[in-house]
Amino acid sequence: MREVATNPDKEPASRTIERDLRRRIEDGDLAVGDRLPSERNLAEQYGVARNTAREAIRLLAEQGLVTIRHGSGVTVRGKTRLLRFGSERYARTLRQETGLSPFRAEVSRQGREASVDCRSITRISPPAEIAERLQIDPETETVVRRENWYYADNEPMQVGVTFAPWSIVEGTPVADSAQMGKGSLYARFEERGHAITTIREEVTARMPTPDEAKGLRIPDAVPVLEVTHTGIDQNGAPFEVTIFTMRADYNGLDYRMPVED
Amino acid sequence: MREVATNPDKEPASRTIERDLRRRIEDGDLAVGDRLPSERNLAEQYGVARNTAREAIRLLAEQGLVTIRHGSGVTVRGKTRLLRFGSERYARTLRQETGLSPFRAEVSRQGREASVDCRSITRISPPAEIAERLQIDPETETVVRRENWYYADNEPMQVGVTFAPWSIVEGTPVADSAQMGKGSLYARFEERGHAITTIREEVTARMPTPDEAKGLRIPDAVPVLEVTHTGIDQNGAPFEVTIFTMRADYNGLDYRMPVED
DNA sequence: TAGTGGTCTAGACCACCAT
DNA sequence: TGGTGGTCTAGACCACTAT
Repeated sequence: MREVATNPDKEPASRTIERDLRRRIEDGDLAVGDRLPSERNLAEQYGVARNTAREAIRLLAEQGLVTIRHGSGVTVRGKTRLLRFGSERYARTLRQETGLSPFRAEVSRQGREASVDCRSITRISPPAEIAERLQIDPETETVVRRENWYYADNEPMQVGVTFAPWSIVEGTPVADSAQMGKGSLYARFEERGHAITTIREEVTARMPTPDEAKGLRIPDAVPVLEVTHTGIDQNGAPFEVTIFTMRADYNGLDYRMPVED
Repeated sequence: MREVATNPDKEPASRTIERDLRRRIEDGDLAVGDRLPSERNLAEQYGVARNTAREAIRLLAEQGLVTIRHGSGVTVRGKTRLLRFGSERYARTLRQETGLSPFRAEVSRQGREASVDCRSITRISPPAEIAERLQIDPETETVVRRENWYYADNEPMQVGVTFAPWSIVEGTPVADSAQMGKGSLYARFEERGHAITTIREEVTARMPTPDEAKGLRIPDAVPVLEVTHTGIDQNGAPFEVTIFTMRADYNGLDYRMPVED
């Protein structure tokens, strides 16, 4: 074919197809979980090359509206309820009363099953950004690095990497036991004289790295929230830093705090 | 050409080209701002079709490593310093001492020039999510809707849409003046008996809609932070909700708060 | 106007998934 | 095995940007 067919003047054919499909999704004509027409089918319907139909679907995927699965088609992606995390997740009463870690509490509140997996515990020299937040000398002091993975219904939700000065955690389960829920982590710190009194959370968002996308099984067009959490004790001294990486479509933050004068 | 050329066995040619280019970027061979070879040039170098080289560049853009500009090429994207916003932005002392709104203060701290543009002020029935947070009846009460755009060096950074009950703002500049910085907004509320005492901020992230990407001039592969901010007065009553949409590569949040028992 | 990216064609073969 | 998406070719014309 030579002529531009249905859009002699302006809009690219791929955008027309994209718009048509998006409209069908928004109108509910294509419901969550429904299969879109195949690329070859769309190409025939619109009288375009397969690559053109393919481009339309790529645009939808970029907007997070559909999920592409090699070999089995393209389906409408559903909106999901967010897991919400706030400062109360560090409260001692929550720790004591429910016996559940905050992650488990929030997940089971939604009727889903939580699990936490401690992937590794190592002793390392702290990266510069960690040393800075812990106010320690990266040349002379070492830290423990704990990597936890958090799941809801066996789907990975978050990764949390905790750093704490070796001098604080030495000899405690924080430094050598994989059998310790998040909730009890702060109980261990408290036994060593560091009660969590203030938290600082730095939040930003970005696209996942290819490794993160694979590890967390993140679909296209879903960013991650990156939360750098610092635990500060009753003396105003930082004693623990955790970097959380969360799927942004499944996780949200909900903070409530006083405004200082 | 018929054979798969350089990768008879496994890796797609586009991935090879992508990897080569990413390596050159990471090694500094291609520095920030440098132009990548053109699609046609890459195609010739690697002995592939132009579409294949194009796919490699698309993959880099998806990872946020390069900026594509129609007609003028593909350049290496630089890392940018974040503007950081925390709860102190609502402090009365900041308001009184600097005379600057928190946005202006943070931007000028980085040696850049801030500007704020009030795009519209309207009176509407509140959307359900807003009414819920303001604890008002969406059927009988109306709200003012103020849309502010925030710029640094004339580049759009954030959009903030503020909602407040009409009964509170009626007759004040909040409801009818476009000439009012953000800092003074809370002074106006205070004059009406609502001192901001607690804030709630709900944070999530997502890819921008096509409209947002265009309006905020957001490049590919950059998500937005969406912050739903609720201002709560000395009586614990919410009096104002603002929804901020921020480019995540230029903006971050930095909260410090006490842990409740 | 020359060079860039944006879109498109009409095929082809490969990789994956369900039946 | 048949249908799906993944990748690719060797062209073409259009739209945009700089000179």
